[in-house]
Amino acid sequence: MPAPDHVEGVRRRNLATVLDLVHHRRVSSRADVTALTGLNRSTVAALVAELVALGLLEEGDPVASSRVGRPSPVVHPDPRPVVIAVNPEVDAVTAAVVGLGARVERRVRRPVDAVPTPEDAVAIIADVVRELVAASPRNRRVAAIGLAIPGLVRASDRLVRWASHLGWREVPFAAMVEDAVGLPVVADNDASLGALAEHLFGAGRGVDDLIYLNGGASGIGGGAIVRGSLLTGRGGYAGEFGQNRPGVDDPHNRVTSRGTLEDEVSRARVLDLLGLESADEPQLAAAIETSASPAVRVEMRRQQGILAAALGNAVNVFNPELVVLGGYLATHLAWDPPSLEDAVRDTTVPAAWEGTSIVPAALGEDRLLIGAAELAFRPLLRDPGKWNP
Amino acid sequence: MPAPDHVEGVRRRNLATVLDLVHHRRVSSRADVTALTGLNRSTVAALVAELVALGLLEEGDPVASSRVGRPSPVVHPDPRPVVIAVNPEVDAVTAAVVGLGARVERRVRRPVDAVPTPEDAVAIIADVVRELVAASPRNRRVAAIGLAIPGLVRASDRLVRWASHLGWREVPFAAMVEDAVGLPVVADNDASLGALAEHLFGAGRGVDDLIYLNGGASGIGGGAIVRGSLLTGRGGYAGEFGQNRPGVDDPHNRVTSRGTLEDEVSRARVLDLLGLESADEPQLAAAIETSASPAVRVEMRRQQGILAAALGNAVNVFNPELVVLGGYLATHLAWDPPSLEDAVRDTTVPAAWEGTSIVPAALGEDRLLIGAAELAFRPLLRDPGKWNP
DNA sequence: CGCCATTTGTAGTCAAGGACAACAAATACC
DNA sequence: GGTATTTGTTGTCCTTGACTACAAATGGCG
Repeated sequence: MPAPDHVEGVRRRNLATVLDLVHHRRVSSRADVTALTGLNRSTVAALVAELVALGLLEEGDPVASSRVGRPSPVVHPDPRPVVIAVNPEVDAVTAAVVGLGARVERRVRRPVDAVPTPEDAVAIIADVVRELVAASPRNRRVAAIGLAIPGLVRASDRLVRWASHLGWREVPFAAMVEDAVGLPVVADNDASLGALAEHLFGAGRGVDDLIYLNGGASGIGGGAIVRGSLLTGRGGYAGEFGQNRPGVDDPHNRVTSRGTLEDEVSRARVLDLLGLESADEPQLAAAIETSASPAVRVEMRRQQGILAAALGNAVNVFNPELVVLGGYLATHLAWDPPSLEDAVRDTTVPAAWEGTSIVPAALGEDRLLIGAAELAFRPLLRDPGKWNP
Repeated sequence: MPAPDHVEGVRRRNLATVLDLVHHRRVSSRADVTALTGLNRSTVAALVAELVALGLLEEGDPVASSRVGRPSPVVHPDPRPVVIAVNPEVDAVTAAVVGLGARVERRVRRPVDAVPTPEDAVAIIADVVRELVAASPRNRRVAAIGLAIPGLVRASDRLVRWASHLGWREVPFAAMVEDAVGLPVVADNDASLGALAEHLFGAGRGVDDLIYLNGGASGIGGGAIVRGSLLTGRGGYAGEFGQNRPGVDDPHNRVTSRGTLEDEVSRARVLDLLGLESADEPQLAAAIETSASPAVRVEMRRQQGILAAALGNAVNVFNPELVVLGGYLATHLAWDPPSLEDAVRDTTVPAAWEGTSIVPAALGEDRLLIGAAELAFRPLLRDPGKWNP
């Protein structure tokens, strides 16, 4: 536990800091790096030079900045290091080549007829990876593969413990993909990766304490960012807000026997009331908006109360700066923002709530892929010196 | 936000690491420090020598260890640097001189007739501090004063936002004490400091992910340790588990209108059923144990279900290694441990629950003082080189 | 009792890495 | 065109931990 600290560690951390600035904060000039790190000009020059030599950054000619003084070279990520992010789901496997700076370079979606078995999914992924690599410029170097799994993933060995929607249980899926593809594979829960992505590149940029809840087809998942890093917990299973049982004001408002958040705040029930078979989020939002049915409004109001109670519990415990809602929960927020905020305020300690806002997620459908890419890039970002092109 | 890293920072961190080992883990020989840090022998020798010169550690003659090889000098905290920890409460102000290694050196309790105003409390504290300093050995150097406040404390400026039990609102209490005493003063919520103390010196030693809930006279407070450090949240108000509204299986089991954990799981209600005016925890536990009243058992069972729901929500979200219960909640745990565990298991994701245990707090009544002392020592522990004797 | 293996302390040297100072380069402003 | 300002570049210095060699202190064993 005590971090032994050697002189070389300073270089490693400083390289990581500089790469991080360019990758996450899209800092663009070397002078900005100097100002933001507080390091000496000459040191930054050496660090950037090393990262350029490693093939992780590129320096370009200064761009006219209309400021006094010698212009500083532009710094941006080298396009060559990439990862492949993959999200296996019940209806399709989606994958993308992602570069530094969350640049989604190439994206493919392979629909499947039936819910894939692990073996099916491995085969599809192996194929998709081959295709993506073949279609990418020759100079791309795939560092790793990142999997966003709709289920619980053990942090220690990336074992998929239980992915209810896919019906997978205790599947060493990451290891299977690794064997099939021959590249390092990392994996984590999809919602946790969504939280990470929103924190780094989305609605939560620059916010170091936030909670994220996403309403998807497979229920409600989430994640928390604490002091700028993802809350993992002991086994890596943290963030299961959807399985929580929030208090319900009026017993009649609880309509399921278990009373978990994801059972009560159910997208399917609203779709049902609207008489829709299926819809994507914009369609659903529009349908709710235009519907004249009182039953829909009553149901939305009921769900809102339960969602608010769950969010209130989370706010009391985390005192976050931001609550980010994605998918169906973003639709819920958009339906009546002030009312949801008021309902949350009613269930929180005033001090803990003050200064907290609730916002919709910003990254759309690339969110999970960006999160998975971040995970795959992590070893490189932590220790850029180890990168071998 | 990016941590600029200079060469001198290495020394600072290594000094902190060594001091931390002796302070928190009570490491006793220089050779152990070498082994645990992974640093070089000669480096550790230099670090320890510097800490000795600073008056923070003492080296003693080697003690017979019955092991082959040259014996290594014993290392222990220097008794001179101390802090004064203070816990103002409704019925008394408790304070203690605490040295490194959580050594409670001298402890005083000043009962008060009425709930103290901030001004009352400041006067008492000023007096108690004078007394403690006068009664301490001349060589003691008081680094700071740490306050454990039964209420919400803003992290940025230590303002007491709301201490319901004391009736204080928006009181700059830490600043008032600082003015009166002339020493640096730090402050935080009492339950958060309890969590910190249990993590470092109590039931949660060596556990980096835990949650702590305490049932006290003023309700239920708590805190979470995430990756080895206290979860503070944006403003410092995190950990308000007591204000959460857990789901209740059977509506009849909810007996209050708000339905918050601390209203439902109420010590007062059980005291009432037992026909007791007041009792300390051991007395209460004994009374519950020996009571033949079915009403008591029913009420305990009811409360247990609600406590379990709240703990289940927390376990789903934090996936902690340990749940530590203090005060009245420890009494609840002791009443029927397997039943409480079963009830929590029923409300959690199996993977998140697995490997989690629920244990009673270990530190008794010194807990808050040890936590407050830790807070007061923190600047010294973070940067021992700055210490000026 | 003496020798050896083992462990640890001690002293001196070395290498890594960031700070700093001095100078050069490139821009805006007047 | 001259000046102030900002930044890149180069060389030197300081801090710090690693490493090596040797000394010291212990237990084990013949």
